[in-house]
Amino acid sequence: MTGSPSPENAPNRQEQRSAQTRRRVCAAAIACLDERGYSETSIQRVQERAGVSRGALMHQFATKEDMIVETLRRVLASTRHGQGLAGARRGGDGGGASMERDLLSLWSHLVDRPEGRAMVEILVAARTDARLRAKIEPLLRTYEAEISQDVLEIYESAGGGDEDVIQIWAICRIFMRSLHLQQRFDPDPQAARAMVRRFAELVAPHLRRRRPPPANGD
Amino acid sequence: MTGSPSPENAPNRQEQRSAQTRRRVCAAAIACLDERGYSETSIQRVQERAGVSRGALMHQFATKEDMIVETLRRVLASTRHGQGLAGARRGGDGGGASMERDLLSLWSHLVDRPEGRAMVEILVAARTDARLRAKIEPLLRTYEAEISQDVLEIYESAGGGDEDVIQIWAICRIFMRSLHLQQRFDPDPQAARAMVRRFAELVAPHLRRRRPPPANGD
DNA sequence: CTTGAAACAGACCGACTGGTCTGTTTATTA
DNA sequence: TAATAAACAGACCAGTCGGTCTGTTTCAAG
Repeated sequence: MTGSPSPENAPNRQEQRSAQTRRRVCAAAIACLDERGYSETSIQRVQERAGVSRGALMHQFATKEDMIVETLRRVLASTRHGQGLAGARRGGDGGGASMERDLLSLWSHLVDRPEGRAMVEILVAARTDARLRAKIEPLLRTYEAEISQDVLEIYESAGGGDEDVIQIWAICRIFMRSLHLQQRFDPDPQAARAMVRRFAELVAPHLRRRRPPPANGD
Repeated sequence: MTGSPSPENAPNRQEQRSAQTRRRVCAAAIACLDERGYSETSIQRVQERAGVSRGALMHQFATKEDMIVETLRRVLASTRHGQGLAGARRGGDGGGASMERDLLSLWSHLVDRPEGRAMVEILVAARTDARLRAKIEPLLRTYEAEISQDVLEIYESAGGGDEDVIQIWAICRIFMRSLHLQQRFDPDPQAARAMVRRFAELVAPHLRRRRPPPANGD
């Protein structure tokens, strides 16, 4: 009908198709990693779940490794920009209880999610797969550097310097990562949250906010 | 020569052969899980590494699952009876520094070992494999109950009751488990130990020994 | 339109998987 | 000793894996 194509559509229809395929594939990969684990996340299963042909998938990702790496890249990006520390920023009172909220928020909005579980699957696979590890290492370095910067804007150490804040935060991440496993084997579904809460109590005295968080009704 | 067979050998040669085959297979499985990961721990690789024929392996373990379950059973048993908390018991001064030694000993003698890494591989696999999970769940329950009992003999909570001791110890185990991954991606090989040390400082104030440990030169 | 490349579709391949099955050897027992 | 079963050996199987390859469709540019 209208003879004028929208200025955005004209020059990049192919790019958009590629982008959508890649998006679908990575989303399917995340779900598959979460539900089936790394080794059961086969190319075939992912392409079926993504509603994409094998040819399309293999055109976008030459190897399974490439697919996994891009998936991890998206997980890390969403982890940072999504609810990230922004969720934690809306803490309560600036004291110890705030720290507890931050960690609980981190747990339920980031770690205890398909993306968080997918990430652990990739990390575990990379432990024994040197090729994959080499490919994801730079991603992880960048990610950790960014996270450290974010954390340093919010917290300071009660005793040591900035390095101590980073180390303590690393301890928090490491702890929460493997809480998934415990959760799967624990009959009490609330046990994980309780564990996070107790853990927060151990850590809270060693970190404090640089400035009190903005007022907040929740 | 001697016409009298030793009283032990006569009645159970077959049992001994079986036992040796199972021992070899599980040892090979641990090494393979550690070095290759769960999905690359194929029956073929394990039997080659164990120096055992496929027929022998499949005769002792009807399925790969059975092999893995028995391997985990042995890992848990060695974890408990081996250096277990006995190593931790030989701590120093009964104060905070003792706790640090206990955790460092646990890390280097138990967790940061082929057996410890193999255990994590099995747990991760079981997260997304309901059949495997169902088979190892009772093992883990028993194991955790035993560990809890051991820990309660040594430590008491600074504030709460026995349940708090158990929960804190669970937090310690969960943390150390996924320290493997961090270690693989960290350029500094000493970073893991440093992290354990810092972690111990966070936890130490919340646990104290019931009785001072025996005197000890190391 | 024509042309060339990007995006996609799906048949196909050798390698390897967990598991089965048919023998053969070794140990136990009557 | 003969007989029975346990332990072992290894060929074999259907199914799946990651990856390749040959077409076909869709798009961008002349």
